Amino acid sequence: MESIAKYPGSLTYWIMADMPQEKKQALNKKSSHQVVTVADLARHLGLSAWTVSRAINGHPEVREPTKQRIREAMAQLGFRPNLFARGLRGHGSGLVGVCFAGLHSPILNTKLYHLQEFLRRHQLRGLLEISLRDPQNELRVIEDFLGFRVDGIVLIHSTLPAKDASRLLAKIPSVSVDPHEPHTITTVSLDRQMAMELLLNHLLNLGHRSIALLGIGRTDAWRWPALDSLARRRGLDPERLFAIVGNAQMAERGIEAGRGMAATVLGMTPRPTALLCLDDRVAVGAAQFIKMAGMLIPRDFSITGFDNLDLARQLQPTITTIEQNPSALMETAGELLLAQISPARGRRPRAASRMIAPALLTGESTGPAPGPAGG
Amino acid sequence: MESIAKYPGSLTYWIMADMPQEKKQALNKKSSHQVVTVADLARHLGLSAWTVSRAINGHPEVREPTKQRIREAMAQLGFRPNLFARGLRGHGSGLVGVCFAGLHSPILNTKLYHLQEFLRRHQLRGLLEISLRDPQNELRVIEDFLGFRVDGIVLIHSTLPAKDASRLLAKIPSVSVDPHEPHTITTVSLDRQMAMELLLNHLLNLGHRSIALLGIGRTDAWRWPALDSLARRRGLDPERLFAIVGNAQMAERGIEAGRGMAATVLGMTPRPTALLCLDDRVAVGAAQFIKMAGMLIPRDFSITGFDNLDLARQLQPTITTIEQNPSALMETAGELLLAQISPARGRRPRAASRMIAPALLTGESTGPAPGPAGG
DNA sequence: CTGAAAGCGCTTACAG
DNA sequence: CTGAAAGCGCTTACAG
Repeated sequence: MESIAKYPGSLTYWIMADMPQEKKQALNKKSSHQVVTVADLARHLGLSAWTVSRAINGHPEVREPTKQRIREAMAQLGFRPNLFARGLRGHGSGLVGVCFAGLHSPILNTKLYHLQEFLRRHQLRGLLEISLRDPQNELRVIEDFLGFRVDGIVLIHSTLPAKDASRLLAKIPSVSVDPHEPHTITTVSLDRQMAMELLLNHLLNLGHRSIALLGIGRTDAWRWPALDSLARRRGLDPERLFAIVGNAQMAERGIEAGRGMAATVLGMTPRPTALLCLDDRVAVGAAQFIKMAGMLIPRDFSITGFDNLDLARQLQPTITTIEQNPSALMETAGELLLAQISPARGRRPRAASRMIAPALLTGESTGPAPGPAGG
Repeated sequence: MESIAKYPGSLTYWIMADMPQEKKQALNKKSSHQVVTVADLARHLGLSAWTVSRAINGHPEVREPTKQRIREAMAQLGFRPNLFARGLRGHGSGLVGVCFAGLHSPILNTKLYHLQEFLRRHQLRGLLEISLRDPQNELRVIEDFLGFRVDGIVLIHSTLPAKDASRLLAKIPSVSVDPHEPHTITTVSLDRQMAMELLLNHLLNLGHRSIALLGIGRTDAWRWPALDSLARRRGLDPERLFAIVGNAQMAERGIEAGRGMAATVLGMTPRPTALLCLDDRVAVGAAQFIKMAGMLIPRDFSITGFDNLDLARQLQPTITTIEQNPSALMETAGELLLAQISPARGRRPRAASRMIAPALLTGESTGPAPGPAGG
């Protein structure tokens, strides 16, 4: 285990390690007039530490005037109780470790925001760390969280293998939000299958019978199975209905990738009438290329995205897309975490798996299929 | 002060408060076989707590084979030292409080990422909190940080008044990155004046003599003074050179606002030949409107943005913009923080103010002014 | 409300 | 390396 290598102590430690002995003592000793502990403050006010502690924590045994005096002295002296000492007493740290992949994706930002709001409402603080999409990093972050005796852990877009997640998080309240691979700990995720069905049904209902998939291939873990199965259920042959264009790796390039893939689609015969794109950025790029080529959306092509970025709503045409409902997602994650931190009947609930329903947001980019369906 | 109201104790606290006495004790008591402290681990291994502690912290007094044994036992038993107890011993917590406004702005994400990378390289952990652009919230977050005895604090895009920042942060290593109003604590900020000069000089050198300012007005705290002063230095009358269109509040709407303001510009006589936009989103919207109106960029209009979002590089035309150099910004902030945490000569350096030079990124959206300059 | 004491889990000076 | 002890700054049961 790398725990040891990873605990070189804080900077301050190493600095003080090199100091002469007197200096250390000078630093450690507080000047006689400084108020740095609850006891100091009690002495300063002629009260006992008990009273100060109870007052700070809002207990009813201390009368309001006394509380007021203590409050004022705290403000005036700039005294704040040491939260480490409080945490040590076994109250729970009041911290929730939040590990997220990184900040590239705007949707992740929104999720993080809703979670922070939830935690704040429940008197918890988020200790945020970035995993950089690297499972190794994520392990390290979780080790840190455990060292801080956090009350709970939330993983967002975790890339950790399910067994590592289970092993590390079995004993601590934890929720995994939209993990890369299915986790066996409590999980909240967008109902991705439903999302794909919303998009495909929308296009099928508009009469499209030849649909290019931009950045979505047969190896896609959930998009392809969902599309394939829905097509069959509606009595259509996936091989004829779909034309696979590009792949997920190409699609990483975003808008530019969308332009390139749209160019490919324009060269196809028979030409698809709809473009079902990996995400909004690809959709925006595709729409841009098609407009530049002098064609009209949705007259000549219908286009769908995924994620409901600002981008998708603001450019013209606005893109038909999937709204992830990040607020419901993170509220649910918060509730599930809380249920573990403070179990209703004293017993921690079993690992749950919750799906959040997405919504279809229709924009200007989709319309009836032109003429007879191709194929 | 609201410290008192704000310390209701953690959830665990309230839960336990309602429990019968025996239950509390059961929860608090560790089973005889569990290893939860350094002493437990020492006993389990037949070593002393001293040895385990020194081994965990990588001190040289413990021999490698013993360290190895301890490492393995830690991994096997899942033991992790309680970081609260460590923090309490006065080593410094190893934490740096990072308060940022929110996650709306992509540039903020990038800054945060670079800071986290810096902290990680220096064995520090970031305790992240969101202020939601609310000074009141920011105060609360800083109080929290101080309670955790963080080794330092970084404010990003702080909306705190300078005097509050000074009062709260005078005694603790701290850096303010791109604060809204100038701070008197150590500050790192983008050289905004230079940024405006780069943009304006670029347009002037291309022959533009009638420039619409989209979302930038006379009340803009730094953009307007920079533009005004540079115009005068180049012997031009700001009143004739600039046409103010819209305001910062309108520009909040982003791309859509850009479209609206561009529409206004098209109706002006004499018509400006360049659009200097508040940010990239406004620029993208303006470019889109102008293309839709059947005009060409940069033949008929030159357009500049600000921020170098992916957006600006990916849509067509690519937008001439300002690259903020977030990496240099945050590395500098990190270095300045470190210099305070571990002062070279034992004395904390005085508050510094550092400017980071931006760079002009020329895209396809700017070119020579058409015909004789308007005005 | 007071006051003295114990304990949370570490680190560290001290004597060996 | 051991072992016993002190101390970091809180909270809390206890006797008054």
